[in-house]
Amino acid sequence: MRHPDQPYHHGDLRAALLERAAEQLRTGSPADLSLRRLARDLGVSHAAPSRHFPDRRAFLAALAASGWQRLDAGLAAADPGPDAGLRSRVLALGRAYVRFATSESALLELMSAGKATGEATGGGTGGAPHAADAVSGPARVVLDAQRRGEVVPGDPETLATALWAGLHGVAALSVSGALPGADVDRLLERTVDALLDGLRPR
Amino acid sequence: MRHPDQPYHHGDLRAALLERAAEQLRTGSPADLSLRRLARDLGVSHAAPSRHFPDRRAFLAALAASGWQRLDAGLAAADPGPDAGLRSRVLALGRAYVRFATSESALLELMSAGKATGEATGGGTGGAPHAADAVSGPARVVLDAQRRGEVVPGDPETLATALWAGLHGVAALSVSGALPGADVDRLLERTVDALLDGLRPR
DNA sequence: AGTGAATGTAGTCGCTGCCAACAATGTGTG
DNA sequence: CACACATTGTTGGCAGCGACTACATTCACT
Repeated sequence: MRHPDQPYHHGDLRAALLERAAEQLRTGSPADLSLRRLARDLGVSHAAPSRHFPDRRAFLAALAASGWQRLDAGLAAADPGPDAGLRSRVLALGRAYVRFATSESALLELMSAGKATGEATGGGTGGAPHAADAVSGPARVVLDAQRRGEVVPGDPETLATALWAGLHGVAALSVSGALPGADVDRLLERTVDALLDGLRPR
Repeated sequence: MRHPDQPYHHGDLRAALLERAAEQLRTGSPADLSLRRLARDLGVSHAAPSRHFPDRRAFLAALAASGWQRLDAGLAAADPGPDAGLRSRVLALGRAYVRFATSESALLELMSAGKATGEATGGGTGGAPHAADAVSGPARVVLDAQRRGEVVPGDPETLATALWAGLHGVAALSVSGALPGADVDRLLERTVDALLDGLRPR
């Protein structure tokens, strides 16, 4: 059943499975992912994936974790740094998040669902990366801005989470497709304006 | 194979399936839902559900639609009306949303995922209820507040969506369980404060 | 009374995730 | 260098699932 010119061991099947799955998520929902199909695509037997992931849930969790890592990296790369204006800095984060959400909507769905449905965090040191890491972007921004007096005092973590909530909401809405495209950026701008300056007149 | 004292026709199998499924979503993820299992639980053959839903996706879509209806109703019921202060009105909406999100997290996951993964909206009149309906809550609030000059002028729909994005973000984060419970309400308050008064000092 | 639409049943197919038994390869120790 | 053992992959089998087909029962309307 095996191709003779293929080495018996794949090399890094675990990474290959995650990569291929992330690829397929760009054209399908998480429910359509099949371990057997992935194994077939990679030229490996249907039971091979079980050597790297105890079950399907664990595989999806690992996939979600890699998604959080990529989102975190994307946000960090988009951050123009403390010298940019507060508004443009927050906007940059928001645009990076929206870009991720629209280009990897199924992956984001998986990442969010993982949190919602339990996903035994299993204690111990060095847990998997998750939402908390992504909030580090807004956290940096809030801390810098508070230091300059550009943001009201108060627990920076809570304020950063509030900021994150706003950006997350825009990203989530942008995925729905209900917004006519170019309006997404307008919505992002208005949301950031509301978060920074408030909906009430000044 | 049939129980003789059971009537051949169920009466309203479609509604029963949706109800039972919503029940099971309170203790499991959407992926765990099985049409065959639901049919078994309702004492009906495994193919009966297909008379009411062409396939599993359609069933989940109907389930999500019923979720949007319930969320919309919950928000409308929680609205204290235009005479309450703006802040307390928005807070009431937010608390209702968070309550729904935490008590029906799997259903909300399904509702959000449905939007993300396409869910052929199939045009035509009177489409299924969805996110747009839920935004009607914030829309009313923004309109009333603008009329009183308590909210800056501007396209009310966009402002309402910005407000909704903030509330949605808090609800999404509250589901993750990363927040220590009582902190959820604190986060909601801070987020509403940010949305209304802004993070910048006044 | 009779006919066709709705609704439910039984059986089958291919696919899936999971499990157990076995095979090939890598690694470290005598 | 040989040999034991952990790691990684293979084959085969099982039960559950969604989808399809053919058939049965009941309902609604004429």
